[in-house]
Amino acid sequence: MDTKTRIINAAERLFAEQGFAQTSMREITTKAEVNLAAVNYHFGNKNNLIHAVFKRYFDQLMPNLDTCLSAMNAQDSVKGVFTQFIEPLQALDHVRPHGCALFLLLLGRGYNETQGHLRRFIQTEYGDTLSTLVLKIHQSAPWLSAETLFWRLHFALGSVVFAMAAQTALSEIAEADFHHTTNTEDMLHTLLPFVAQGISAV
Amino acid sequence: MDTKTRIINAAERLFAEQGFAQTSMREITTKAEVNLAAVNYHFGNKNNLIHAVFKRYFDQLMPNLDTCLSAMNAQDSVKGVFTQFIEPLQALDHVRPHGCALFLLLLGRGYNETQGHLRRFIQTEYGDTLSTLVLKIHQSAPWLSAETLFWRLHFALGSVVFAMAAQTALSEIAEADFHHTTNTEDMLHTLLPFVAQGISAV
DNA sequence: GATACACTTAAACACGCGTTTGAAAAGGCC
DNA sequence: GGCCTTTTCAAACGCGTGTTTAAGTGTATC
Repeated sequence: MDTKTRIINAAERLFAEQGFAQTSMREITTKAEVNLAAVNYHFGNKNNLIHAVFKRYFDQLMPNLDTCLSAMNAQDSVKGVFTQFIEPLQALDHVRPHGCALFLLLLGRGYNETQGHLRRFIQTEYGDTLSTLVLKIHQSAPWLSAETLFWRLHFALGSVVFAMAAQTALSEIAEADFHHTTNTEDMLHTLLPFVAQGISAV
Repeated sequence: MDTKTRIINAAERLFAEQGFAQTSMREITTKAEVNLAAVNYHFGNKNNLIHAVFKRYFDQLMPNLDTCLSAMNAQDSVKGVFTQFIEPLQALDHVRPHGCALFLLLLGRGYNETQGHLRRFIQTEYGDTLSTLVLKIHQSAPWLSAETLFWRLHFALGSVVFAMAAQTALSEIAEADFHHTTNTEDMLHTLLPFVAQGISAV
């Protein structure tokens, strides 16, 4: 396999598990079985590597999200709208095994760790798609003010990324308590009613 | 002011703003205007300092939460139960200016960064109070399975800590878009219907 | 075979980190 | 004042970090 790909694959796993700052180049290159200097040769520096990790997912997700959004009708319910987001997300499993879970994990970490870099990157790069997304959701819950919707969408985002970040640990607890394993697909469907109802609240 | 207090005050601010790993002892001691070695003299090491930062809030919050929980009646609604949590949380502002916001921020960071240390610390130290809390919420939404409730509570926790972590940045955006500033108190009340409805979903 | 280019490699660099040290200073007590 | 304990201080230690360097390897192209 290509050296660049080997590095990205190793990096995304470690970033998702430990966070960006807590993952060293030596860890990455050891896991990828490449030389330490390879990251700087191929990506320039660590930040560019982080961007490359995200880019692979966004390039797959955003076009799918666009077609998904334009296929919606105005009378869809909030829950209906969110349900349609699940498929593009799960399609990320085609990028990489457990790609969906990895992406959501990285997203959560990125929001917390990168001091706003990621937020700005997403806004400038994919702002149009996201505006449409917000519009569609607003159409499904027209009784909400723009401000209320703004905050609730971020609450919703918080639910999913936090749950993802804690999933490994929580899954163990949940399994011990309820004797029932929870994978990413299960969790997205567990999340759905919570988010849909939360957003819909009058 | 006492050196130990000065250190904790400086540390909690920096931890909340930047995260634990991203905040160095040199930053802390510079801001606190004490010598670099003071942290190790008074707290032993960095991890103990982190615990000390949390302890100050938990020691205030948990007794209040206990009395708050025992004052509830069985027929309270989900929203009613969560509403009663707001007061003990906001009482943290008496510990420190903006104590409530700081505490929630730190909590969110702790869950993501401390590799489960914090979770275990909270569980072993305040597990009883938290069990009662879960019980009370379950009584207000008895139609939920224990497993569903478990996940939804973590989704709810995610909403609040993520929103807190992003509050500074989001407040700027929200202010620019809606010409309306949002402080912590406002946000808790904005959060309330979202969380209450999300938890209540059938 | 020589040249040019892409890539890999081991070693080193400069720097920031948490922590430790031993001496200096400050404070309480007889 | 003299003594003991507590606290502060500047300096250094050992280590891990991201990055750079310069030599080495492989592989096409002429």
